[in-house]
Parts: sequence; C-alpha cells; structure tokens
Amino acid sequence: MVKNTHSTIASNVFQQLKNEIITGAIPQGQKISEVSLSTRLGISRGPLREALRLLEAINLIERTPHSGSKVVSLSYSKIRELYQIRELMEGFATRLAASQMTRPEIDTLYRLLDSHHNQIESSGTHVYLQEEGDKDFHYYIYSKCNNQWLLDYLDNSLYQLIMMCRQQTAQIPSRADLGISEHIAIIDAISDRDPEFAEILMKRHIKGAWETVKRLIFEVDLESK
Amino acid sequence: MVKNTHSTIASNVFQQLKNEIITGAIPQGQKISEVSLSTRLGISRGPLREALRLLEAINLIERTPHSGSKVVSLSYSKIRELYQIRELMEGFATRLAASQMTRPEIDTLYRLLDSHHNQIESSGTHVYLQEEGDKDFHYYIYSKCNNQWLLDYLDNSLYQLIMMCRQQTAQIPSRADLGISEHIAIIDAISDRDPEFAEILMKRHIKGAWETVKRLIFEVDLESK
DNA sequence: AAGAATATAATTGTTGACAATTAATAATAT
DNA sequence: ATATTATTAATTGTCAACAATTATATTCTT
Repeated sequence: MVKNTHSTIASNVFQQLKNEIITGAIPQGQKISEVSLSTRLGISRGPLREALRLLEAINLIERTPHSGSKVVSLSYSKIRELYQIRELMEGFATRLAASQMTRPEIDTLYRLLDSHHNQIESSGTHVYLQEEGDKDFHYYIYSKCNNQWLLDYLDNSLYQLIMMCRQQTAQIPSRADLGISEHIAIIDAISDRDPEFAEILMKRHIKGAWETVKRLIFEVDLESK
Repeated sequence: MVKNTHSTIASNVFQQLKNEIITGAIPQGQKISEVSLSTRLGISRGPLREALRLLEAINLIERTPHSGSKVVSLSYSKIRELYQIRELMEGFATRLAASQMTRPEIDTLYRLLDSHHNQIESSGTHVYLQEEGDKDFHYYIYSKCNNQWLLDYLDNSLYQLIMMCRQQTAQIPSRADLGISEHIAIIDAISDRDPEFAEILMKRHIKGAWETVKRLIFEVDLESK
C-alpha cells in the first residue's frame, strides 16, 4: 500500500533529511559532514550527495565547493522575504484557483475545513492538528492553480521553508485560532466566483500570519537575553 | 582572470550542458544516456549525474527513477504558464526595485539602455545583440529587488526557460524593435519613484512579449504543415 | 610571544567496478 | 499470427577506493 515503488536510497534519504531539518532535529546552520552522516544512515556517500543536491535545490541547505554543506539559517530578513514572496505567489495561485475550481472541488474544500474544525474541537486544541489542517487547506487551494511552475515552487520550495519557520517559532504557543474565520471567508469568495476578492483575502491572511511570526520572533529574542 | 577558482567538473559540465540545452544543441525532449554523454564529455558518470541533478533543479531536464533523464519539451501550455508566472514575479520585482534603487543605479540603467541602443544602430539590427541587451536590462532591474528568493528563482530557473522559448521561436525574425520605448518608460517610472506604475509597465511589457511569442508559435505551427 | 610558512590531517571531488532495475528481444502457448 | 512469458541486454543506482582541495596543527622566523 506504500507507494514506494521506484524508491531509491537517495530519494528516501532526501525525504528523511528533509524532515529532520524541518523539525529541527538537525539544527539550522549546522555543518554537514558527508562521511559521518553517511555512516550514521548506513549508506555510502554517493546517494547521500544526491540527496544533498536535492536539499540544496529546495533551499534547505547551502553548499560551497570543496568546503561542504550546512543547513540554512533563517535570519529575520530571510523570513520576511519569504513571507513577502509567499503572499505574492499564493495570493495569485488563489486567484487562479478561484476561477478554475469546479463546484465539487469547492464542496470538498468546505468539507475539509469542517472536518478539521471538528477534529480540533473534539480532541482539544492541539496546535499540531491545527497546523496540519492549515497546511491541508492551503495546499488544496494552490494545487488547483493550473500552473505547474507556480505549483512546483510553492509546494516544493516555499512551503518547506515556511514549515521551518514555524518550527523555529513553535516553542511559544501561537494564537489560539489560526484564522478559521479567515479560511471560511476565502472559500466563500471562491464559491462566489470572485477571484480578485479571493486573492485579496488570501494575501491578508498570509500577511496576518507574517505579523504573528514577526511577533513570535521578537518575543523569542527577548527571552533569550 | 577567469573566475574559475572553486571550479569542479560537475559545475563546469552543468554550465556547458545548460548552454547546449538552451541553444538547442541538445534538442527538446531528447533522452539523455549517462554513459554516452559522459564518454562524449570525457568524464565519469559521477559528476555528470551531479550536473544532471542541477539541471533538474532548474527545470531544464526531467528525471524518472531507474528510467533516465530527458530534456524538457516546452509545450504551448507550459510556455503560457511560464509567461504568466514571469509577469507576476518580474512585475513585483520591478516594483521592489523601483522603491529601492539608488540614484546612481538608475543612472547606470539609463546608460546601459543608451549603450545597447547605440550598439544596435551602429552594427545594424542584429537580433542577437538586441536580445542580449534585453536580457541585461531585465536582469539589472530584477537583481535590485532585494529579495533573495525572488531573485534566485527569476535568475536561475525562470530565465533559463525563457531563453529556451526564445531559441524555439527564433527561426523567424522577431519584431524589429524589441520594445525599446517600453524600456524607457519603465526606467522613467523607476526614476520618478513610482513603483506601482513601474510594475504595471513591466507587466504590460512582458504581456507584449508573450503575445509575440504566441504569434510566432502559431506561425511555426502553420509552416510545419 | 606573534605571525608566517610548512607539513599534516580531514573533507570533498572523482573514478571505475558491481548490483539492481528496466527495456528489448526471443521463445512459447493459444 | 498475436499475445504472453522467459531470457537477454542495456541503463541506472550504489559502493568503496583514490585524487584533489581545504582546513588544522606544527614549526620556524622575527
């Protein structure tokens, strides 16, 4: 039932390392030694190097010739630029999706939101579940944008970095409601076939997320001194 | 004087293959055999595979596990989606640049345009020179956007594909003037510190380029049957 | 003792052989 | 003759050893 046909060591290791970086198991800025990592994983350096190239391609590690790789460290300005470009691209993706989603797809989106909402209420207010639901919601929309370059960049590169930011600011419990009402408003705009408005709402939603992240970064900064 | 310090076989081969693909020396859709290519280049398969990973990262080749790599083939819809996303991102980059470029940088941009204009008039109307100048102009602007993710994506991924499109439609001589007056208008808006207008003009400019490409694709299509 | 030059160690880059998988060919059954 | 299975060939994936480069430690000079 696992879709691990066509699996290779390189791609598996890529997935594993991606998770370890995003969750912070391998901390930001850490230098990566090919020999020690490959021995830890029980593989040779060949596939590991391929995995590292893939990680570099989605901006999770930086690589300098003859010197080595290290996990990216997300400075304040990098995160700001990240949310800036996310607002632009995901806003546009939402506009495209709003003009192209079918009625059944919109219904599914409503149900998706409902189910997440119920899950959160029934199982207490687990932040983890909320964030999973948030991710699903955003993914479901931008995956309907009908532009393969946009989708590829949002899904493979931008969102990985966004997840990393969340991990970085997740120590402090975030705002209780992750913008559920905003989510509803966005779907309503899509349902009304109003792409411009859907885009505006999504951009505001992301801008709000950025404000939260910014505040958390500031608070973490205060705590550490 | 060459800045090939820190050069590796993999990165050199990457550059070479990138050029061969963009210029069409290796045609679109062609399957790539690792053994024959590595022997042709006189290297082993290791660095070639690294180069192929890099090419995959900028969307110039597609790769399927255990099957192999092939050069991407730019269908009509892919090109349309490419220009769609280029308009969005480069337009936004222009807005950012307009609000952040310094006066000396703007002056340099004016001189750049002048020098290209003179070169074209003096040496006849070489299409090649025009396109080089066009590329320089666009690069100089979006490189001032102050957003590393945006710059990275525009420069490394999108523009490589755009160059491929041009190659594809370059058999037919394109419109005589590549929009020099539009270029001037864009710089003027930047010089006037009017980011919104600069963005609008850049988006219109790119939309115009797309209309030209679309027409050329259509004509090529007619010729071939 | 401080700094520069040299030598040593550690790390990354490259290679060629081998294993695993897929594509192509030949043989067999209906 | 066609479709299906078995066999062979070709291609990609992985490994371990070697070469080239960079980082570290040591020695030497002032």
